[in-house]
Amino acid sequence: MLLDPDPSAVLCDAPAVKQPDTVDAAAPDTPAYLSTLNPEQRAAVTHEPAAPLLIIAGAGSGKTNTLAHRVAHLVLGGADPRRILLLTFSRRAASEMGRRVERIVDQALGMQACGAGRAALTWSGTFHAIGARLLREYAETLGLSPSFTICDRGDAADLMNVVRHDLGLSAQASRFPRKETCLSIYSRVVNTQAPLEDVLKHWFPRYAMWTDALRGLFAGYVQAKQKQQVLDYDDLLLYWAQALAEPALAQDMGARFDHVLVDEYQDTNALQAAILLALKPDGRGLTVVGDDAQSIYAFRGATVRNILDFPTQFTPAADMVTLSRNYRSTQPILAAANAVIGLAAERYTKDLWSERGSAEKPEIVVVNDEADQARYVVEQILSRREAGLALLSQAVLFRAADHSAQLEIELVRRNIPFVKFGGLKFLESTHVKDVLAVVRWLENPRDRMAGFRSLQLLPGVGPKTAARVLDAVEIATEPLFALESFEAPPAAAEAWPDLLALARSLMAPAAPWPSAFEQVVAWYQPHLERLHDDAPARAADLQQLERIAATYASRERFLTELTLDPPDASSDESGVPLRDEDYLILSTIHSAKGQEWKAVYVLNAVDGCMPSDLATGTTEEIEEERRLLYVAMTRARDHLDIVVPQRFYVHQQTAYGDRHVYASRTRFLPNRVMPLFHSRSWPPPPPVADAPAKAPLPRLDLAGRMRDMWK
DNA sequence: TCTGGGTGGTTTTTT
DNA sequence: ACCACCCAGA
Repeated sequence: MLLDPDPSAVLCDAPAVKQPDTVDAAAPDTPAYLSTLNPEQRAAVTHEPAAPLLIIAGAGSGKTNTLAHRVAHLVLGGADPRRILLLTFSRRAASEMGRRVERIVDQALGMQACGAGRAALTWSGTFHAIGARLLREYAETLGLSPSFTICDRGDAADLMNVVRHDLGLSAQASRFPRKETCLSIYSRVVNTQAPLEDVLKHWFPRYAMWTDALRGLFAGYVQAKQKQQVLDYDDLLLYWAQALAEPALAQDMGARFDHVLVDEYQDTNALQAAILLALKPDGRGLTVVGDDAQSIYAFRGATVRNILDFPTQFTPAADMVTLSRNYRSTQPILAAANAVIGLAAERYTKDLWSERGSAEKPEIVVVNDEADQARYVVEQILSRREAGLALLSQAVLFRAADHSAQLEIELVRRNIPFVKFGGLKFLESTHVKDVLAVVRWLENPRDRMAGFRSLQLLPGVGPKTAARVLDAVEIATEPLFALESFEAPPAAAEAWPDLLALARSLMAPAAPWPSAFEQVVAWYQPHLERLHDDAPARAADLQQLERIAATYASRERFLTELTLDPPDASSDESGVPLRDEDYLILSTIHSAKGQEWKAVYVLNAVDGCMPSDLATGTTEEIEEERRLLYVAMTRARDHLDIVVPQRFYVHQQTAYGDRHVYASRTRFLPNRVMPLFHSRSWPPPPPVADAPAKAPLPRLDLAGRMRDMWK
């Protein structure tokens, strides 16, 4: 039997599959490494790669495990792991998959007593990461600079802002969309491959009047990026797809990979589907896995059509395998989750089933307000820990990152360590962005945004001076020379030489890494102290970043990979819990994708939070919110608590007082599904006991004492 | 040309 | 509560 050291491996807790399957009888030569799989999983794993394959994998159905086994099966059958392309949704998923494949292969080979090599997947990562890598490799052919930098969402928005400003769109009588909104519109157009008019009409109706202005803005944005040799996230897909539109290139790139496998296919967009089809037009060697019930990224342009239309894109049509047996949750949790998704307007996957019986129904807990919600969750977590459930096997999930604010306060107060996923990343904090901008600018002096930010760190340098410096750099053949011959304004004279020294050091060819990073941090230190009151805390962040930087082989890899794979937990930066410590997980539902815990708490299951007030514009949006609740519920193995606070304090206008609104249970949990839950309110009503009579307290003349203080 | 303060409009989820 | 814009003063 396989010894599985990974507690999260789905099959561990499925006693039924540990027994030899009856179907095995038909195939006595089934290799040992396939014996832990159920018949559907095995069908998916051993499916002949000649025809394309679609695996519809319900929540907790052993999807990752099945995909890993399929890759391992291919490798064991002689496929070259360097010619397998594995596209995942997140970097974390990619490395997890890589680990599992290696383990399965190693174990299988060990059993056959031939300790050959390992199955190191060289091409596994997100669409964006793989795109970046291929674009760099093909840069010459594509007319790109191989040293292009990748800008994250914040930088892209800043660049959009500059163009928006240059075009005079910021000073319009009627309000023009803000930079983030502009970028969202642009991104949606690119990722959905839809005309701007349609995107505006459907998703941003209030900005439809700006169609022409936006078109001009986007044209300027594209030009600005090209001039600076900068690609944004969308470009990584767009350039890749455009390159593949050229048959010779598609042929060349496609021929590098014998097998292409895609995870979380329900969350891919039109552009990603186009890339896939161009790489493998006949579908040979193509496998995609997904679950339409878990599609939660439509806001990013993902479309469930990709997975639905997949089979018919090929002739002959792709084969399909459905995994509907759930190994994760107890039957009552599954029944409730099925009921929730059963109310969806349309869906395609079957109900999940499980053999994990339990008498415990999921709970719906009604509490007074968010403060009580925090207290309830903490009480419950602690009592489960008392009962032997480590903090690490419990998680609190919520719709928006700030929904956990009250809970975080309570956790800190009670000294409970936690790590939060989702929400503001520390890469987005000012000081980290400052330092990274300097590193990026000195790596690619044409990166105007990075330069613009870096230069304005100097006292006495504002937008005008920064622009003049950047203009000089732009027309110069030798950027360093342009900097050295630039005459700094008197106000900046003091800080200028240090910047020059730093530039000289970092622009030198083969500047050593990571010491270059340390130099930047050292240079930044005085500016940090000048600009921020809380400099020590921020300096600690930078030290943490120094440590992270040291783990990358080169400056270029650091910049690329940090942008594509930012440290996502907010403990990564403060470095709080150590690896062997026990801590609680807080996570947005989006960031909880693909994970599971023994106990799950879902916060704010009220209309306005779920669905979010901001996502009730169209029925598609509301349906996506419903799937979000479904995803949250199906993360739970044994215990599921859904909390419904009744009152929300309005902290928007008046700073004082207790203006509040009453919320009602989310529309996704109507009365018809309530029998599947156990509902109660918390705290339980206090026993009505008469308070014992107290001795009267002495009266004090406080007012008199106050007056006496000044006598 | 840079910086700081006042005002009015917007507010999610992420590679 | 936060951000972007505008204007006044240095």
